[in-house]
Amino acid sequence: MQVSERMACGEQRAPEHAAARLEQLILDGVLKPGQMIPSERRLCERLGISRASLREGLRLLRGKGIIETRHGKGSSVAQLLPSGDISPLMHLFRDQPRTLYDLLEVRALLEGQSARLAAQRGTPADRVLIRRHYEAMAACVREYPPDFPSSAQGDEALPDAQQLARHDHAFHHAICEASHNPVLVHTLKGINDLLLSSVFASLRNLYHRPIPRGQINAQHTAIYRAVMDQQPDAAESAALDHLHGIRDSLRELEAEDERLIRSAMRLEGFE
Amino acid sequence: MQVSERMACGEQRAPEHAAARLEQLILDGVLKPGQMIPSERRLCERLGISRASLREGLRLLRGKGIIETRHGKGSSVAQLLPSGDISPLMHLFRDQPRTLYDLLEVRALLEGQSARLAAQRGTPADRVLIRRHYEAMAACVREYPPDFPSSAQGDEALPDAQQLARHDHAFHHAICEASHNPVLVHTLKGINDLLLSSVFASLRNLYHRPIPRGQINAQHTAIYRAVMDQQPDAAESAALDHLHGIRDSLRELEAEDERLIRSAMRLEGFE
DNA sequence: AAGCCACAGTGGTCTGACCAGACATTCGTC
DNA sequence: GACGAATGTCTGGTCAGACCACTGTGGCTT
Repeated sequence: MQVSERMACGEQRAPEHAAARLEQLILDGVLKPGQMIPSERRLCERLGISRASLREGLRLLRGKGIIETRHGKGSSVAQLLPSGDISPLMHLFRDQPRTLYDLLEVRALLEGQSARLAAQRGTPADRVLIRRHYEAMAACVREYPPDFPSSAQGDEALPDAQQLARHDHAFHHAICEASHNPVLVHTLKGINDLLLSSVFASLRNLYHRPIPRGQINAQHTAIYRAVMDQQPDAAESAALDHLHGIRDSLRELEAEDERLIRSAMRLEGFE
Repeated sequence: MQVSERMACGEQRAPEHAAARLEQLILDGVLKPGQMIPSERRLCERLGISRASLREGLRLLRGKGIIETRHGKGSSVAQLLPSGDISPLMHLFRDQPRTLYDLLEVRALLEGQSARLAAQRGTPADRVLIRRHYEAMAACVREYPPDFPSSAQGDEALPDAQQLARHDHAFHHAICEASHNPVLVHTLKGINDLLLSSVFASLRNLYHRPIPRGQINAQHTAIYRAVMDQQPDAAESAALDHLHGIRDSLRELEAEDERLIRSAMRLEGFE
């Protein structure tokens, strides 16, 4: 009975079908690297196939290195990003401060397109996620003491800044995923990892200064509204403004005190 | 009972063990390419495992392209081709045909920006290199027989097509390097590797058809002139036209005969 | 001789069961 | 009360047997 229905969806056998289904979930970002996937018994129930067929599909994915399985625990999506440590190019980028602006240039390009596509293709579900992250970020911003830059330093201020950075990152990521282009998501993630792990840490300093921070918040709002209102052109230009603003702020900061950046470059953090 | 005995041969589970056993038989020449392998029922009996486990092992081999199976007939050893190992991410992208267009979308974005920046920032030295590759490519195109698509097939036509593809690739690469953004070069290279190693192989078919090829040549010329004349806007739009043209041609081809692409996807090649 | 059809063999799938590892809970002892 | 052992329940790993769908063949009918 179950066979006749599945025959409609092409030549694919049940195991391949299941594997493809899971692959798609991974590409779409529903299942993220490191995350556990549902148990076999739950999965085969949800996919409407037997556990034997599902297991063949899982075996296929495991053979490709897409998932990892441990007896008694379950299966998880493998870390399949080559951004880890492979490329010697990464070291090169990290140690060359001048590539900071090259990174920002490419990131601006990708973020711009992300925002455009998100406004164009985003589903209601995407917008729910984007809204959630945006509001979390906004709430985090409001909690900052007005006299923040002078009131505290280092240990006290850091947790808030890092949390804000996380929300910031999640917001941009949600927009990128709303573009429904897994390749774009992956590429942008690679660029951001590069920025995050090294040079871009310096941007954390921007949060310690009142003026650029207000600017950044305003830009985030502009992106948010354009995406939610499904206005591709406005979304793209807002994203470009945002990234160009960051770049300009960084340039000013650099001109003002180059040593500040050079030291910050060695720290962790984000935006 | 069967488990305790197998535990002696390492961590290997039953399916992997069976797969390894068959691989060894193939490597030893006991099972030769094209030859039918014993039926599942016979095999699982001889290996002392259940049919379910054996089938997972066979599925593994099938995923690697080592064996081929046809419903009602049986399994046979595939014609083994020396293919390098590919990353999990590539498996993911390769097996999801829809990501072809996602890849092209991102590539269009990056190539567009490359061309723009090349026109904007390119030095005379860059232009010398671009010119060299463009002319090599043009010379290669002129050598094609006018009635090419019908005159030769496969073995005869392939060398020219691959050489043209190499020049094509070098031309685009030279333009990207003229952007003087190492990050852009690196990112675009990543995308192109992905396309080259898997899905994009199908595009080779475009060279076998007269109309799209002429279109592609004209687009290459447009990009070349805009970059050499240092006209950023024209360069970007020419590059975008080029990539969109490729995308559209591919869509038509796909609509025309989807099986052609699916089979070509398994071969090596470029543009 | 040509065409049809039943049959046997093959892969494809499902079902239900049991085994083994990992983990949280609970219970009993100290 | 604290700690360790027994227990229960989740997970993946495996098995046995059954049925379905496809393929090729050989004998049968026409």
